[in-house]
Amino acid sequence: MTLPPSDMLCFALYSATHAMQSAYAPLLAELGLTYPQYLVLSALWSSPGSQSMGTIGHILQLESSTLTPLVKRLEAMGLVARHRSERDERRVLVTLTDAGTAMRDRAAHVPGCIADRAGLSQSEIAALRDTVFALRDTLRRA
Amino acid sequence: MTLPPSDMLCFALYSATHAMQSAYAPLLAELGLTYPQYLVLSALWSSPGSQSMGTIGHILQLESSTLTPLVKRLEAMGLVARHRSERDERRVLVTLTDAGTAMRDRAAHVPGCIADRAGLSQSEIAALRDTVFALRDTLRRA
DNA sequence: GATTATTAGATCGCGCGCGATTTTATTGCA
DNA sequence: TGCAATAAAATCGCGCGCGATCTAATAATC
Repeated sequence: MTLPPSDMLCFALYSATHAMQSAYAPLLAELGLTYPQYLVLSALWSSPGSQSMGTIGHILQLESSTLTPLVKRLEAMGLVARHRSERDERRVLVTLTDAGTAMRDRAAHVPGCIADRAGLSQSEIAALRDTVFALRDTLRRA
Repeated sequence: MTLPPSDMLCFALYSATHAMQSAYAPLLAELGLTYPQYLVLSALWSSPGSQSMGTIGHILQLESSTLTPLVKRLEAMGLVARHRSERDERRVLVTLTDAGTAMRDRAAHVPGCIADRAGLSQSEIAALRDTVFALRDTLRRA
């Protein structure tokens, strides 16, 4: 029961993810961002105030071993600030700087550019997104 | 026009791909393989004889900078052999060793295990796979 | 209140994954 | 034939992404 890559759902997801990141790359490169960095900023833009490393990791499903250096790079770029929570000294809270907040407007055109390239209607995109999220959650739970 | 990750199709693909690799990881680890290594072997198992680095890269949509070290690791494990084409000395042909061929049987249970965990019917899997491949190809072409 | 268990991040090692560049071989063209 | 253009792999640098491990802080248990 061995299949060629062209028949494998996992490979479809794998190569589509890379194609998607290739589509984002030139747009984000103009802003000096990588795709994972853009995801972290998207999480921060979506909720007011600061968020802990743990919360961001939960949203993006990334381990601290991935997230810590990623956020440190954003900090080095001056887009976010990191500081210890006073209520719980274990937690590190991440806050957008002014430059990080301003980046939201500078990146505002990106989702539209990608949607155009995907060649799908809004409802098709939403349906596919929900199906893929459901598969992800089933795999994570099982 | 900024969305939270939970509303982004790209993030659905991104996190589902990682969830899929997490599902494969323990099964492949028993065989001493990583997921990309398994993909290369799947490509080789699906076609008799040897295949060039370029052909494998085309099938898996990977650059030579990714594929060369990956295949060298498979060679170091004794699963494949690499040799220059005689007709065209630029080409490197990759051939399964006996151990590489035998790995196909040892990994035969893997696709079924993943399909079970995905919780989708065969037709649902096929439909999603084709939709995702179509999206990928649109993104690559645009 | 002291000891143990749990939790949050950080660190380390390793394998991708790619863009940019380099090397070597083949092809095209005058 | 000779020389530029193209093509195939390999190499290098950098940023993920994770499992395993470590450290420090809080929570739980006695």
